[in-house]
Amino acid sequence: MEKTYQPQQLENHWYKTWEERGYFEPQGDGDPYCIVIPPPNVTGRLHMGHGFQNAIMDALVRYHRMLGRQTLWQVGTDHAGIATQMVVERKLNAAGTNREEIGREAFLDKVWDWKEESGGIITQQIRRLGSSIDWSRERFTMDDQMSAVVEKAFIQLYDEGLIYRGNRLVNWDPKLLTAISDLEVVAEEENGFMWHFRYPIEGSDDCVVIATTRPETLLGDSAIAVHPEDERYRALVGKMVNLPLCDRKIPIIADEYVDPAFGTGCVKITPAHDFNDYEVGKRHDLPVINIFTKNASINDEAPADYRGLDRFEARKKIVEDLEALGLVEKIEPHTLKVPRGDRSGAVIEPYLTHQWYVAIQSLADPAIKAVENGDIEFVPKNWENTYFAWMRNIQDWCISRQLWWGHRIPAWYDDEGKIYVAPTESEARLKYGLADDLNLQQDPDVLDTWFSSGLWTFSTLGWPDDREFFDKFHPTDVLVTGFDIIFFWVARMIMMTLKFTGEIPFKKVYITGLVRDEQGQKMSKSKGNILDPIDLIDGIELEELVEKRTADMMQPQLKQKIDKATREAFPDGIAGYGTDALRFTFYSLATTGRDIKFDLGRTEGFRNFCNKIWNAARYVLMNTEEKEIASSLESAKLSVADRWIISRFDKANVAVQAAMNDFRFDLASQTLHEFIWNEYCDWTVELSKPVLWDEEANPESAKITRLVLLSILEKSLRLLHPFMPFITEEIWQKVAPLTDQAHSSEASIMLAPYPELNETKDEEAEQHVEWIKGVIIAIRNIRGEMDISPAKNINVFLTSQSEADQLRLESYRPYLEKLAKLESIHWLDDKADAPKAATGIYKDLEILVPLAGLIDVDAERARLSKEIEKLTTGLKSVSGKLNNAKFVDNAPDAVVAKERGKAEQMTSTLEALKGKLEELDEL
RNA sequence: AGGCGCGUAGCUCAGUUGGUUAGAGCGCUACCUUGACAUGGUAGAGGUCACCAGUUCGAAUCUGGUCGUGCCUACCA
Repeated sequence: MEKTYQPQQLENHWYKTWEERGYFEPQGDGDPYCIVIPPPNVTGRLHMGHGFQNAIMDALVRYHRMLGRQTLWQVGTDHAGIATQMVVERKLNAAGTNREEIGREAFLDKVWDWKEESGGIITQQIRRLGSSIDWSRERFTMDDQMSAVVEKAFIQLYDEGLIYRGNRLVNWDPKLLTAISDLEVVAEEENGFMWHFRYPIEGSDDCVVIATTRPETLLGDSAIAVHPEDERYRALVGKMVNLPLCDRKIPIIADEYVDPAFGTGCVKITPAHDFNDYEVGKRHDLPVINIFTKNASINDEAPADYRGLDRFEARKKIVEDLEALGLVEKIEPHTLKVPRGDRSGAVIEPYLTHQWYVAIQSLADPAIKAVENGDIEFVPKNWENTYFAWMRNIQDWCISRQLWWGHRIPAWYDDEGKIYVAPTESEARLKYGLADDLNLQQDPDVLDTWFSSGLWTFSTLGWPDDREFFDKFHPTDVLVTGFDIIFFWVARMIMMTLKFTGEIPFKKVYITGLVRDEQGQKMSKSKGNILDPIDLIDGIELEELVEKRTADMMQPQLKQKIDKATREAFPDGIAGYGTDALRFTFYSLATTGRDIKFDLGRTEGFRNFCNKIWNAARYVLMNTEEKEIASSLESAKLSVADRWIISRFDKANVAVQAAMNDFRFDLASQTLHEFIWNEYCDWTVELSKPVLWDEEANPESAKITRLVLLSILEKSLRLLHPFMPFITEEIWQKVAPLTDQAHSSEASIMLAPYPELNETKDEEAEQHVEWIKGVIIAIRNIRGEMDISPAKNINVFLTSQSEADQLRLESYRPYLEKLAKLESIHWLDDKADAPKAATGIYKDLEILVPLAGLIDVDAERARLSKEIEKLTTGLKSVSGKLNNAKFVDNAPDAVVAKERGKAEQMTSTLEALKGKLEELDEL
């Protein structure tokens, strides 16, 4: 074995081996266990969220596989309609053409080409994470079989009247020229203005003053509204105003919607361009005047002067023109929330169009019940509130998109606009009994990507026709995803799956936090603070990292800032830490909070942990290969150290499995880290050295200690494997054949069973080893504090009233001598014979390190005083409790007894220390 | 405006149903290359658990409030 752990050399090897040998496919005949992956964008790239979620899913999948469950991790990608179409359009633009020019069919060919070209990247990246995914079942939302399910779902919902075509305001992206759902709109605060305009009242010299943030919509105003109770304007209701610039009269109306306290208390109403105004318009039967084209330029409904202007140019001109007419009252700076498309960044317009909708209420009701009655459980549970809040106030779902890339809507129109819904044109004719010569045109639009994602769990498992996997693995066990798509995806999956299969899609939803950068900022390309999980695995040079973060940016002006910040955060680039260390970082950060500040320091720490395991394995192999090893763990021959680590392992195992059942990956990883490093590597390995290095003294002990070292290492590897798949496999392959475990014949650790739980505890061994540790630590403390060179072998005396202590000294002398680096250690029968010494106390035992030239009396005095001070503080708090009658009366007996014990121990230790201090003073 | 989180060591975070002298990792200080590992070892320093009040024999933990901070939802024309 290499002297240090080199992850790069073995990760690819093992992943390839596992995949080639089919180990990721469901094995055996245990109870099925299934996770479906949240489908990543087929042309996308891996980000930290994927890394995090994959780490969690793989731990669950490997754990349950080792528990003997028949385990399937179902994988696939989605077509990411808008995102993918945008990328291909940008490429076309760069080549001097566009999609309109080349036409729909040629464009789709280009998208498929792009999918072929870049589609494998993310799945290759996921492999680097070690995810034990059954790649033989990989799906894509645009596959024939998946598309057939989408079509079936649409047609069924339509036939049941749950999909309808509506003409209403939608969120319109004037850059992408498509409707988007309200979830795809992000409203951020931006600096703008509040314009106050005067509208002249007809038949009067007076004006009403309205306030607006969008002057250009004046062209579409249908009314002025005031609050019915507003005394200031009550007299004006029913009058008309002359709409400036438009040669149009509009009424002043009264409506509760108006907030008299805001602005001037008068609101212009533009039903075609504002969601609230649209509702007001409906109540008052106002005309809906659309003044925009699809790309948000002024259309022909507006006065000639403004036609053809872009909305922002029109805004400018309208303000200028009103200024010229003296109708501008004032202009104030104003921060407002501007709705932008999450993909395009364009300001979204409420826009009146025909779109397809899903009538959602009848789907939502059972989906709410499924969570209410506990069929589906969110982890952590509070996310259920978020889910309920949205579901109980749910709006019909606009599912059509004016894109070309996606599932085309299976609907045809005749020349009169009558709708026929069927999989193909000919089936439509058959279904609706239409004449062959009736002209039919298919709807040009496609479905929202989330419509197909909503069918994900059951469509990927073969529903409805190929039901073998569906019947076995559905409902799936756990969905692992981020809270940002609870509405987008989780809720819709629950609704759609219940509707079509009558089953829930999953029993549990584990909601992860969002991975943020070291400042707590959300990672995003535009902020330039993204980390690529692959770079953390392989490492990356600073220059390359800067280059990567500043390449093809949407906002090139930020380039310098990002450049600088990157150089500050990673002055030496990023070292490669390997997949296992990265994964372990994710587990350790997977706490119940919702923000995960990614800390590279922890990744480095876990890389070191890998190295620690690696070297412990080297130690064990060096001391066991070609050496005599006991054939079984006969308890009679086990040393106290052997028994101790066996007991500690069982305890760690119980804790890890309990944490897994609670989805507490942080606790699982912490337990593993502590057990392997502090108990196995620090103590067990060290305690084995006196035995193995002095083999002649007791060859039988050496043989069994070797077996214990091997067997605990082997079991620890299995315990750790779901979290660190690569290093555990590499080492296990070498270690398992040397043990007597029955499963050592398994070809891979990932197919070996998880260690069996054993709740019993070897109290006696634990007490004895605690004693050994206590004595060693006391001596080390004196060495450290007294500045005694570690190279110096020292003499130590032990003394106490307890015969047990004396017996222990005789039994464990070699441990003490080796681990505390002693020249000699003797029992003092009579305290009076004690030499002048530095003193440590373990329970009733005094540990004496003679002064004899080694120790500075003043230093010892200071050390004792510090100990005394510490103990005095502790004792004060404990005796405070015991002196309080109410505590003694009210607290449970066990608690009181515990405090009493503590107080006694502390008092006697304190007395001993004080005595020692006095002895020093007598010198 | 409503809802949900969070506030514990310089930093990133644990702390189960209230009962330790409040923990881990990283960082820091001192010493050490000893036959698995310097990606290491040993020892050590470092916290009025945001603040205030309450419940209790006992609060980091429960309740109410204050402050700070982050996110989500709905919105102010």
